[in-house]
Amino acid sequence: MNKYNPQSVEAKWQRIWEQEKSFLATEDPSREKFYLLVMFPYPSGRIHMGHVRNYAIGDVIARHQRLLGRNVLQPMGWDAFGMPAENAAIAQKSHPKTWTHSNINTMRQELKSMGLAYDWNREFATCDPEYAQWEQVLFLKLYERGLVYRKQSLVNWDPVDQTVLANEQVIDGKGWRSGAAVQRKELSQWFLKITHYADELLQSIPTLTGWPETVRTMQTNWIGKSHGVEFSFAIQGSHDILSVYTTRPDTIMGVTFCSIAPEHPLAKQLALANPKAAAFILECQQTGTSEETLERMEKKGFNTGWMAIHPFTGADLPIFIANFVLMSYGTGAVMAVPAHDQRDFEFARAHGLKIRVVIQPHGVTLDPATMTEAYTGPGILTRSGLFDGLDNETAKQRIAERFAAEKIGRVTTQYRLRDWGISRQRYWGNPIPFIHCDGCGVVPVPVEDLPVKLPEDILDLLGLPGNPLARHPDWRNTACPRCGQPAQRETDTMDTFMESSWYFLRYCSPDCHTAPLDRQRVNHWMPVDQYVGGVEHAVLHLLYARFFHKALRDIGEVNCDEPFTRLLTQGMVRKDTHRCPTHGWRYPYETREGDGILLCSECDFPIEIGRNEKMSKSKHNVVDPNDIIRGYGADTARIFMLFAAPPEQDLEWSDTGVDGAWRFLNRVWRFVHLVVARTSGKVPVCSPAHDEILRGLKTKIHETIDKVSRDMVKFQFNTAIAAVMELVNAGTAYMNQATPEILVEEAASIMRELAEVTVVLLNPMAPHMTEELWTETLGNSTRLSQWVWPVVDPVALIKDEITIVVQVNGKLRARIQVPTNASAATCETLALADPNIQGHLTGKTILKMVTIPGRLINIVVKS
RNA sequence: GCGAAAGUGGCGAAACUGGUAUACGCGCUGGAUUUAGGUUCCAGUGCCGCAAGGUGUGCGGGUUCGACUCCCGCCUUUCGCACCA
Repeated sequence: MNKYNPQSVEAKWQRIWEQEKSFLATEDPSREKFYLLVMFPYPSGRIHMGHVRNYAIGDVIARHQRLLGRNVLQPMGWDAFGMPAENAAIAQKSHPKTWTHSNINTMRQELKSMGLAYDWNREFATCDPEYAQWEQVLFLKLYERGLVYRKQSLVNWDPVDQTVLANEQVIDGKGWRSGAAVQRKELSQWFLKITHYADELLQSIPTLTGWPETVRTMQTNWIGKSHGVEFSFAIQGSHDILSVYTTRPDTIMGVTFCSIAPEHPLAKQLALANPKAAAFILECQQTGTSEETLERMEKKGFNTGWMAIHPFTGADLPIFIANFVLMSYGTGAVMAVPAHDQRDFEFARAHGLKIRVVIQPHGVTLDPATMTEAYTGPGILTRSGLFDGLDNETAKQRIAERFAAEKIGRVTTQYRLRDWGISRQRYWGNPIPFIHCDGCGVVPVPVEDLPVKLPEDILDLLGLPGNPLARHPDWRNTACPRCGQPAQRETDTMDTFMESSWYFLRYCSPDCHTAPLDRQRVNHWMPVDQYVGGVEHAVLHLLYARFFHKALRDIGEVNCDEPFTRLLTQGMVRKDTHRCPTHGWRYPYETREGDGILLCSECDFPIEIGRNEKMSKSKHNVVDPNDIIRGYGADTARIFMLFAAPPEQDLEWSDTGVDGAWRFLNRVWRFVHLVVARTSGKVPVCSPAHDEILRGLKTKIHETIDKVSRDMVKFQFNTAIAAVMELVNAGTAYMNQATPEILVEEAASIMRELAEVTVVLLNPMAPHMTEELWTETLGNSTRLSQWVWPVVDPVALIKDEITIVVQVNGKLRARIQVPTNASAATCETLALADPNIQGHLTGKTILKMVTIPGRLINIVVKS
């Protein structure tokens, strides 16, 4: 028997699949299509274990669907624009394009060594001039549609990356990539009107039934729809009015003051005349997005001296500039109800303002003098004139109606979602195709002039402060397409999330050179049936892509409403960490064994074994996939990752677990070879005893097919593999106890079936080895990758006898064998006759018997 | 603070709709094979106990003939959001 050699077997099959074009996808109306997509990688250098897990999961699903007869499309490409390339270019003094393409070449080879069933003919990188060109075309189409606009706005400025960030890219007041504290800056920026789709993006979330609940909730919260009333206060002695938005119109009679944002026009107006106000506003802006935001910031305010007039009572309400009011939400001004809003409560306490209770909870009397926090729950209206006695939910409607009737307010809806700012002041991105002309203003580049290409000679300008494109000596100089006068190109490039918002569409017709998309082919493959990727994209990429898709639908590029029917978010790969008190994180090879404890190999200090953390170079706990693939083969790496944990869960890396996967594959290899060696030319001799064991094995084969088939559609690859292991163990046990003489003809056929089923069921997970066993060992002339998933034989599942459990007072006391079709009465008789059970019944009275057919009998007794 | 998910052997994890808790793998113990190491094969392995038996799914209650599973109250961990009026 030849030994399993993953290196040669894997290279061989990868070559054959490539030669035979096994995984190229073509549109075929006669077969059901299945579009499987795994989030494409950023070409950062080399693949890491997270990639391996990600692509292994996707590939199992794709290969399983192929075996089920679907016409599967599984493409791969590169999310190639972005800042790391630019930073690497600065460090290495080479062009970002060179760095990117070199990484792509490395990573492509690495992915190919995993044996992934990709249609490599569809590969592209988003920095390819053609992809960039079609993206510019789509961008201009969205512009024509009114979904693109430019405005002067306060932006999130990342001082390290020297660029603007979208709201979604600011995490805890810090840049998502650089981690630097984000500053506020006013700039002219390009925006995509994602808010135009806010309602549809929200409304269709319930239709995404194949998405994880967590992602749906996150998107719902991100869009943040709320219902309320917008109305205006008149201002004492002024023609100005103060417009506010509230979700609590029921507390209108509890308003004792008003607060406005530091950026509010009225605040700015006051700052012109009042230096103290100006100083306060400046103070707010400096601390606005800094780290202090993380702490519970003190409620600071500045009394403007102005008075708003209560619309119903005419009472005077002081207006404050307050540091906690956001200009970007609602109208940038709020009515303050300290009794029923915690922020207003704290502010009122700090500034000695009146607290007026207007909602009375059931059973308790709120006293403003003794309250320690605002009451925000439900209750009955009080001190609210003709609304007294209403419950607050009813009051919300009545008061809203009254606002409308008196024409001082209207019912409105607010979203937390802001428009998507896509301007980036970096070189390595797709240029925004616009031209600034002194005479004509901002003019789109005519489609026939596209693409706007990045200049090649940029190296000396990278790394200088600001936008390299703006510093380029002549790139931005051009003629206005409208008047022909000298004009300037837009130097901003697009956020790289633009590229990932439609790459899945381009995969459907990557060779279309006359338009962004070949609509017929796009509509054939779309929507993506199964999308696989990390949860970290739950709002960013997945929300942008949904929006972009809907916008493209409205300009006629695609038909379907949602791009991704089902979404699988896989967990991270983690590993334990080693830390030295003086040298910090250590790789295992940077430690040594001494007196039973681990020591730092540099300073001999004892190593602290940390808990599992996401694999990262900085924590010195990464494992290079190439080492694993070279040493054990891709099949072992795949089996380990699929077996160690279900896909959604974090996976804990374990070297001994990899050994386990390797041993399992070798066990399969030896088992199949043994079966083949011992099942050729057998003499038919039948023994009844054997007959029964063989029937059991036949049942086991089909139970396994059943179990694995059900697990695969639920993506429970770990239990699917466990079921195959059980089958192989049963087969091995039989082979070990059966001498060659008694391996009768019937046994030969069942063992062969067992071996073949094992190989097919394992194929999606371990494609190379199973393909080799299928043709070379089992002698099939077909390709396993073109074969069919096995079908359960219902007859094989039928058993003559089953084991049922007998409990006494819920405790397991015996197991009895009964005929499958035995009646409840027969089972009970057999149970009572069991000597063990009788022992537990002596001296006791049977109260009742609970019988679950085919499962158990519980005898309830009393002593 | 709010929201969500999760807590099961020494470890990774199983358990269908309330019905044998710990499948499968790792590790460990013993044995066989091997010159040896490794490999492979066999047996064992939740805890207490010689055994019968008892006990056991984060903690405390409850429902039920029967609870990892359902209900109530806590604790812990992870993730997401965090002044959104």
